[in-house]
Amino acid sequence: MDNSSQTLPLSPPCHTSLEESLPFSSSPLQLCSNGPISLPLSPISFPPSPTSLSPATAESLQSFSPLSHCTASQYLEGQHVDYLSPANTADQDDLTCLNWLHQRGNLLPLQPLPKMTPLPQMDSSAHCQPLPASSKPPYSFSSLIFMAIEESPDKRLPVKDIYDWIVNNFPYFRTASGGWRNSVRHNLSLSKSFCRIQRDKSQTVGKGSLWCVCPEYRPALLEVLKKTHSYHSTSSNLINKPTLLDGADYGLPAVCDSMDISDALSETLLLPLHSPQTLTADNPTFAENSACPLTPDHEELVSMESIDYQQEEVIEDMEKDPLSDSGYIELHYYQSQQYQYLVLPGDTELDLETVEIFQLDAEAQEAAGSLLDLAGGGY
DNA sequence: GGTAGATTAAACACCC
DNA sequence: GGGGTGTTTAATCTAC
Repeated sequence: MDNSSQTLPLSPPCHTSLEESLPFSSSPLQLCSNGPISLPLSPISFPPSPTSLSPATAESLQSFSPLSHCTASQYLEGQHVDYLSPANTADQDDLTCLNWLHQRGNLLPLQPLPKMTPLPQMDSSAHCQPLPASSKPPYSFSSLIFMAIEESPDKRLPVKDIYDWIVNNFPYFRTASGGWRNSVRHNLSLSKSFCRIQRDKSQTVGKGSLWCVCPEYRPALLEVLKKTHSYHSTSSNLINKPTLLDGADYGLPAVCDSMDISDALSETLLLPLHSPQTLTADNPTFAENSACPLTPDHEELVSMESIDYQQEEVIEDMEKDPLSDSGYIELHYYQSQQYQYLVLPGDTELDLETVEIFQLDAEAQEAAGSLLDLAGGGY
């Protein structure tokens, strides 16, 4: 049996004093029970594992949502959803379909909800096999450049910073010969996906130009990245970094804003662990200003049912997720009937004690729609 | 086997 | 002049 996923029920009912303050607090899940939905999902924020944070950062992350911690073991002691039946594998080739990540077999079916089965025990020592630093990332240079630029606050980087990002995120390149830098430059010059911006003449620091992602090519780059991840990832080791899918700061609409999610009750998000960005009512559109860090406002949050988590029950996975080195975490959640589910890939280094799940008010939901569209690749 | 894309290497020019 | 950057070309590899 493939045990690469765990599914956690995120809600039902919100057990929080904040419940009444939210627009859909009575039963947010009903939003998706019928017909079109503007955003039937509750964005999830995954603060970094405390082990990967400075104490101050970890403390600050813990502090903003005292009610919303969602841990797993309490649930795992009882029930979980087995999504791993072959029958649950989506048979979709359409890249605009949200199922693109579900084809890997470790993800959830859209619906209906599979039966609950006990989560098998696992050997905690068997997971989290680090990818050797000598392993070359599965991503093309274009994807690496794309990720580097997308993670930058201004969505533009000098080539040197692109080097640095790659080195920092992919240990392989620390020891690789210098030829890859040539390849990076080669890609930047040759690929239409990237465009050069002259530095401000008044800027005395730095050399060369700034590089950014051409907005019209961003969807294609995203798709390549998804495909690469989908192909190589069999389960996720949840680690580090940035959100690629949070919409670019191009002053343009989100590239994937046309996806119809009305019949897709599951989503996949790539979210950062080290610098969580969470939609709030005050800051509903970090896609519009991704350079602005968003501090989740717990006043806007509704806690989910809290469940303990036993790390030993994290499921072993035989293959390391390339995303773990890319700095992305992969989340999947969906809802069916009155329950929401979070699917955590197995082999995770994510400290589930810190998982926080948010439900947003209507405005934030709407804003999150573009994020989810991006995540779903619907364009 | 053909093709396209990606990778790698190299050469060269430009600029600070 | 040295080093970083940007461009171009060519060879090779790989996937489809």
